[in-house]
Amino acid sequence: MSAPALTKNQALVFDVLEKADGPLSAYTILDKLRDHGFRAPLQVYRALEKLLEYGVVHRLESINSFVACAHPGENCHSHGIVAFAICESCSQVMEFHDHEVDQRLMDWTRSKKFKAEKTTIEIRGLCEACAA
Amino acid sequence: MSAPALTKNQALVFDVLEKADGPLSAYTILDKLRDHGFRAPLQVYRALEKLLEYGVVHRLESINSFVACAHPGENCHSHGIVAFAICESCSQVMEFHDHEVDQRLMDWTRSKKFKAEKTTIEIRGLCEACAA
DNA sequence: TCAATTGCGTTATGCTATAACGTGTGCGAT
DNA sequence: ATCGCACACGTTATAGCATAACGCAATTGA
Repeated sequence: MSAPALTKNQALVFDVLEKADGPLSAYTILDKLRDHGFRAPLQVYRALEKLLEYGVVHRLESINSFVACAHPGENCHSHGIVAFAICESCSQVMEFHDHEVDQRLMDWTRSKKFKAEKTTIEIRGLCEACAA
Repeated sequence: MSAPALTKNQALVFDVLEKADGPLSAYTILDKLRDHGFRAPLQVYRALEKLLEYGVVHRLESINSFVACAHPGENCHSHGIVAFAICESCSQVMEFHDHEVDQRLMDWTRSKKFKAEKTTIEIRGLCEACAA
């Protein structure tokens, strides 16, 4: 599932996300790309679908937004579960990985014979700067 | 933050969620309560807001749905982080708590001086029965 | 009694996401 | 070569999720 060359639309969407300093909603991305010919949400969603598949973009379920992966060049899917800390004030996102957490969750799923497909870990709160 | 007596609408919404065998969207709840006089989404959302606050209902961020807490009578907020395993086939939800996971995430947030307000852990996949 | 709070009902609106249709392009198999 | 297939793309329409803003009624406590 590594990333092949991106199509034009995929590259445009990825570029917007990479240059953004925080997560963006699909419609925000759409607005930013109107000058590049984007007219409809599907253009964004279809690109996002692929970018998510390639592991270069993450979806933040709790805020219906998307963010470029913090590991440019690498395939994030190989890092285990991805966790996010999302500042509700400045909307900065920190991405991290904790193998111990992965292990505990995998232990649980194995004990329940639950076949995990996609795991979401999102911590919402205030970053150091905003909490002060 | 323990639960005071529920108002009529809150009780109706909670009842629907408790009797359901899986998570429900706000609009599904609305449909189930039309016979009881519910007409608008806000009636559901306002009740849900309180039920979430009281800790007797959980919101599943990844599927925009709501589910009654698996610990009737107790205050779920005192159990630490709540995690969910959601079967994408039969939509059964398993709720669990893992102190070790809590600890690891808290260690991370403390090390980053991130003030966590609300943490989401949701595992989507197939339950034992559906994976067979 | 007055003010503040809380719940409720209604209308309208905004945000998020996908269905369904059709077009064009590249590419391998026959 | 051309047929068939897969895939990206564009467009319109619609479905699904959530809240803003208004007003009213009941409760409570100073």
